[in-house]
Amino acid sequence: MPLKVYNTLSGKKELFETIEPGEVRMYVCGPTVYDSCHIGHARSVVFFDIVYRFLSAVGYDVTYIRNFTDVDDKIINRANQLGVSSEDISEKYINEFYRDMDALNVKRATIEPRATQHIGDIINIVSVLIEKNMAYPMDGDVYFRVASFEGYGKLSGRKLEDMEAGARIDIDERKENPFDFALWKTAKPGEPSWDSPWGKGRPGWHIECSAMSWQLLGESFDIHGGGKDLIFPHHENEIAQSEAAFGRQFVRYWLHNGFVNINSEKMSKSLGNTTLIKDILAVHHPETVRLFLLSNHYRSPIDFTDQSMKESAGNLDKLYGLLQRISDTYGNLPMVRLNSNNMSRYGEVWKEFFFSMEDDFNTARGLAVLFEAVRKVNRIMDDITDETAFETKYQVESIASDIVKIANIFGILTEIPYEYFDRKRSDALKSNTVDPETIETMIDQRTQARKNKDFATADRIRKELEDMKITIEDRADGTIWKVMD
RNA sequence: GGCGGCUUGGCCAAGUGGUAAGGCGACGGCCUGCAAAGCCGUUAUUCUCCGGUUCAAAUCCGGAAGCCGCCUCCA
Repeated sequence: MPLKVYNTLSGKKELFETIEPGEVRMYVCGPTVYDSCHIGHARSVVFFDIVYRFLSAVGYDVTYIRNFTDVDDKIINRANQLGVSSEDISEKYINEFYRDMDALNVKRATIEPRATQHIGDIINIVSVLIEKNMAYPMDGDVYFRVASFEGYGKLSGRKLEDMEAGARIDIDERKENPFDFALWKTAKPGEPSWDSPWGKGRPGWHIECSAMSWQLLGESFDIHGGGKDLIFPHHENEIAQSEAAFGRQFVRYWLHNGFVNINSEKMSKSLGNTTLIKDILAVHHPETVRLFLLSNHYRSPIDFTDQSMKESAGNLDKLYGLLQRISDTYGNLPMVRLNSNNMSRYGEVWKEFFFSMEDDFNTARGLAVLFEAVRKVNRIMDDITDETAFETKYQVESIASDIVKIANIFGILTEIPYEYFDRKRSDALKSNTVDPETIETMIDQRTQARKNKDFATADRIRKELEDMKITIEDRADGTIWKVMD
């Protein structure tokens, strides 16, 4: 079971070996809660959700920490603009985060701490760093002394000397080195503040993650994740703080997900193309969003476009279509229990999926395995005869069971197929002026015409329905209809 | 200026030195009264280009071109 992960620290795929056998301690940077979550947040949160699900499913005991940074310049600015307190802002956006991520079927982490709950731990670390002479107080602020940490730059591959040349940084003459960063900031009037040995103040940006991970996972742990943008300076500074304070390796494996582009453009507020999760969910099924996010390798950029979403939506239909077909044929879905440690109960499809996922969480390849399985089941069911009925049921159940296990990792196919299609149809009807009763009546008329072999009338009615953006399918047990995309 | 990444069929996209997954689209077929859905088949002798290593390269090395990201708040 050789799981390999790409480690930003080494720039290579490495064999995954945990500090404690069978246990994974994992910390992922959550949002700074000053604004609504966009599709980029969704990518990071959904990806690490899948890492969490996968590691748990293959038998690890996973402690997963995902934090909220709820004290920060951006939150304070926002609060001042709106004339409310910082807590009002952070509470509002924490609630929004949960609403979005719950909708996306993201599992809650083991612990979801907030920076403001760990002020004491932050002060402790800062004090240790000052004692070790690796940080210095200055007019109520405390700065980390970058030059005192030998490994500074090892994550992002930067050298202090190289950076100084062209870097755009505000020159603060009080700092010993322009790259020294604030561990503690003295409070300005009206800002949230806490008592500290250096006076009233609040934490700097990076220190909260060092404090929370230390407190909840220990001085050294297995996985630290986040978006690529956090590599520098955030994660570089975390390493500096934590390793300087504790004198040992902070994190074994650093995982960073790539960005989401919008129609091939970088998503940014200046371009005005920041795409919020809640806006996407108003149009797309949450599982469509997950399927879309899984369709590329997590470290590559992914392009959010109408076409890519349409494809993912079609693929989701295909998956639910199979589940419905199985359910229509056999009455119920295979009962699946995701109880790991017993690989013998997993079929070939799961094994293929596992090989894909253990290679640096290759979800795109895992998706290919899933679709191959779907096609295989459809093929089997196309070919059912009386003689093969018993045998094929066993085959279908076996493969379908793997499909559902895979879906559990991907966090999709959580609905009853009938309800999925029903809801999809009623959602589509909201933007359509046609009422269902008219459709049903027309379908009845067409069914009657077909019974009478009056195919001209039958085809005319279908044409009329198509003009109303309604498509129909004649099935063994009757005619069903859908709203066209 | 420094650092990093990417370039695979009409489009999206995997690819672990051994002879190109998967999805969408298109075309042909099976099924169907006709459709739809599903299935089958065809769609890359070739992986931006030029060299090199090797029995063997999309995969390794060197170079060129194009695109992109980070270095400033950012998932």
